[in-house]
Amino acid sequence: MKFKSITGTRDILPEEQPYWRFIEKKLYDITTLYNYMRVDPPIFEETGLFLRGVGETTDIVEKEMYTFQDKGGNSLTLRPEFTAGIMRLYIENGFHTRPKPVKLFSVGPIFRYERPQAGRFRQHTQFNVEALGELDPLVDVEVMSIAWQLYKELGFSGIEFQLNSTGCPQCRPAYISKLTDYYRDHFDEICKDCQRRLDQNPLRLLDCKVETCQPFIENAPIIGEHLCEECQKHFTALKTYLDILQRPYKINHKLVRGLDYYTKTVFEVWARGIGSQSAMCGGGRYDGLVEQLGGPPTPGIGFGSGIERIILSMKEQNITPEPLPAPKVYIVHNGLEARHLALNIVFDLREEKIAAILGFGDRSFKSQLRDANRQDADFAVLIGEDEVKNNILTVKNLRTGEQKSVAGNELVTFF
RNA sequence: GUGGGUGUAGCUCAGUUGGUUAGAGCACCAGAUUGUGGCUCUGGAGGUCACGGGUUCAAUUCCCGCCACUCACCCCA
Repeated sequence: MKFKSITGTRDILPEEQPYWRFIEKKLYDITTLYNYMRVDPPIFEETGLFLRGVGETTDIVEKEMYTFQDKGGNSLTLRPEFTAGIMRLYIENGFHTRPKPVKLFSVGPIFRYERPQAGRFRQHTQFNVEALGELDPLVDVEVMSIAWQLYKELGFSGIEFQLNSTGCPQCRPAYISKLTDYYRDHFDEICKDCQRRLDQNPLRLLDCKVETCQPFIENAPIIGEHLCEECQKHFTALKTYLDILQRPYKINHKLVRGLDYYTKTVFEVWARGIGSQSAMCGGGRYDGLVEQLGGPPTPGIGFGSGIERIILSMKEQNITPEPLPAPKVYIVHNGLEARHLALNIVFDLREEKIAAILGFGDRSFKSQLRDANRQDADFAVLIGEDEVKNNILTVKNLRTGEQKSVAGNELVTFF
């Protein structure tokens, strides 16, 4: 029987690891700079948490969750996003007693049962940031700036936010009824998907890609013109702060997000090279979510960024991460006594924190040296009969071809 | 869930207008005066031509099914 990786999952091979290390290092550095604390909720939670947190009518809940029953008969779900789990963590651990805002980040796998395609997988990895307990739009800018600085330091140019406000429970219902009234007048002219959206997810009407629907989108009522005073004020302040910091953004009236919990600010960062997907990062404010999950009223804002999409986009823009360090020394040996000596040497070097590889098997000098070259070692230490007899080692610089004799007890200090 | 494309060596791909030993490049292993890599040359190993069925004297090639991969829609990081 031959086993294969599951549809929509992939192996991260050594060749791709430099990207991961590079990105991980950057996001640890940046979250430290901004004073965000790492939390790691479990990968699975009670199914009900996501039903309530993400929204029962969202696509994620309706058709994309990896839900299963454990042996105790509980319905569990592999997390399809981070936020709900973080909210649970916040409530369960009494984080509302900590100084506000509570600033958190997480990194880890996310699972959604979708048809895989370019830039989309059933298991992907997200970098997730949340700031809880503060309504001030200054927090919105700070959270957005984490994404901004990350992408900048990774080497991206031309980063720009797509920005919108989707209102709040005060003003959104009125807007939605305006929008649906407008669309009902054109019901026979819009595409099938839009006819369905009209009932199930009206905001998404604005996101339709079908050619014939575009004119209706252009003429649809704009949410920005229907915000309540508080949302309007928040949005204006946010834009001012973004201007001050010179973070490029584009107001996108059509930007809506698929999860139910968003209020006020929503934003995305778009990238090329990720197939027909556009967002490398998506997030927004969710001021009612903690309360909805049984916690105290707590505003919050956050985003998720897909690491796989970042990597795809880096490749598309020819951004190369710094390479992982190559091994320094390769120990080539021939003969039983040489083998015993080599064994000691390789571990001595490693104890001194010098990266060393030992040739294995009964292979010729030639074969071992070829291996040393292939593994990109800087030096080869050659140990054969002569070296054993005289307790002198031959050290060859594999970059220059230069060769030197070094006394056995001086080897460690040689490097 | 829906639609298009593709499945031949570890990887990237040729190829067979149906014919019995299925090819290349890269990678791998070994050798080119016996203890010296990278370049070059020579040789070697490696494939149930995704899987199942059908047509045929004969199928990797044609037909059907199935699975997988892939791209796109829905939706999303």
